[in-house]
Amino acid sequence: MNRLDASLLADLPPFAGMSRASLDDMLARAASFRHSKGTHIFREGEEALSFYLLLDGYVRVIKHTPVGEQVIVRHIATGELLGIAKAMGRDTYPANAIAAVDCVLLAWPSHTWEVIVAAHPGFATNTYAMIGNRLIDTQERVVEMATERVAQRVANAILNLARETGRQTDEGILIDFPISRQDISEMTGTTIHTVSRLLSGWDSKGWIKGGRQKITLVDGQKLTMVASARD
Amino acid sequence: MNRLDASLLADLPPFAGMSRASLDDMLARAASFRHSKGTHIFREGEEALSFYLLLDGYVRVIKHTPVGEQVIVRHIATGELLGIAKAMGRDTYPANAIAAVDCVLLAWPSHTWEVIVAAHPGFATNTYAMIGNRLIDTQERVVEMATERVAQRVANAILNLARETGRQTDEGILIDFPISRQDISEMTGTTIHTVSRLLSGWDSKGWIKGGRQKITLVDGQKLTMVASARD
DNA sequence: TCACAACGTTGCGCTGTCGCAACCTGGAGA
DNA sequence: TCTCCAGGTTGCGACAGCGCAACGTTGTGA
Repeated sequence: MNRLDASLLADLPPFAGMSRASLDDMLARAASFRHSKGTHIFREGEEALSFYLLLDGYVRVIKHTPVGEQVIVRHIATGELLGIAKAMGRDTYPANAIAAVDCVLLAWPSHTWEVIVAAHPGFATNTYAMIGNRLIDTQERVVEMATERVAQRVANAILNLARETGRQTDEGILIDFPISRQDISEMTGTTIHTVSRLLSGWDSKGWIKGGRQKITLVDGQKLTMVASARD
Repeated sequence: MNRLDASLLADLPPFAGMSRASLDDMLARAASFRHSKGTHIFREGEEALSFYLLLDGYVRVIKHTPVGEQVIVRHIATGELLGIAKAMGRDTYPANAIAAVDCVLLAWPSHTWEVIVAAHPGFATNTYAMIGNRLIDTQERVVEMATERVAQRVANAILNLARETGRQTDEGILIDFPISRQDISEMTGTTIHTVSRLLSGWDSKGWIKGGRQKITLVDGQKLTMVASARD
């Protein structure tokens, strides 16, 4: 029932190196869904019935602490996989996934994971490599949290977002989805207030351009200096 | 040339569910090594020529920051794999591995990874599941670093070490390898001084028993309370 | 168009943690 | 046995960042 063409997938990293026939087969097994902004795609602890490819939009992966705080563990950009619990030998999702904007997803039933992996070894390899990369990213983030101060972490978060999802505008590189001060604080382990103070400061220096749920990176050089400042 | 028997591997998680013949085959492909305390097993950025199984001992995985600080990313206990860069689609090691005590390791050449995975799908599945678990652990650690204070993180670190590697003694659960205050500080993103202050405090309350490169958990209950204290 | 709610800003006092410095202490090697 | 030194302890002053509180601003839905 899909009106989707295999060429849609061909250029995405998870499907790199796969034959047209393979892509067609994978597409035939998938169903597409829409999730409107703010809705849960899956929840932590829930049985992992599907794994997903984000065809369009932006997704936040969030974990909650026992006392109710929340931390943004990662962002998923267009073309990435999410919810691949089966690939990690789990049958529940380890975190929550929330659409940061209206999203379009492809979903495969988790119970087809073994079949798909067997039929498409290239896809399996790509997926495992992606999990490895996420592990390394996350370890890097632990190092960052352990050794850097708040200003550096916030600067890094903005630089990463701009690099991964930035869209060039006439003012600079705009982070291409709604992102609040609170989101930044939940990514960097600080408070809204401190983020606000930092961004105001950088804004008045002309290094960034703030706005309601909007950040434009104007002077990446300067921010990079903040991010790597020894003190 | 190995005097090692397949029964050595049979009970280890990475080899769970594998046939005796498979274990023999894997063992035949491996070489065993010793690393004395404090020596590098591999270094960050180095070409990943081998992947390892830790047969005996204890290994620290460490990352360095550009300014020379170091962070202990994880501990590897007896029976776990390490250096499996190939499983993550990499050909260099992403971190340093250092023997925390004298260690015995099995090593497989990385270029045999594909052959081994093809021949022993159970091993592959176990390995990918382990990487998934490490990813989830590491994400949990990011959440911890983002939301908890130093005392809670240090308490958690000690509880985890005691659980994973503790040996029951008449005083309590002894962490079974040399661990300094500095090590704890590098695990929790704080300073030696703060760790020392905390441990002294808990020692004088009788919750733990400190010593030179030695920590014994006496009252896990109390430490758990510290770890989860809202404030 | 208006009102409300979500988002953002800013001031101020407090404190957890750091950084430095000085000083113990126990074990290994000469 | 003595010496040396890595590891550990403790006091004190400094300050980054938090928590609270009050207020401004922007967009959305009735």
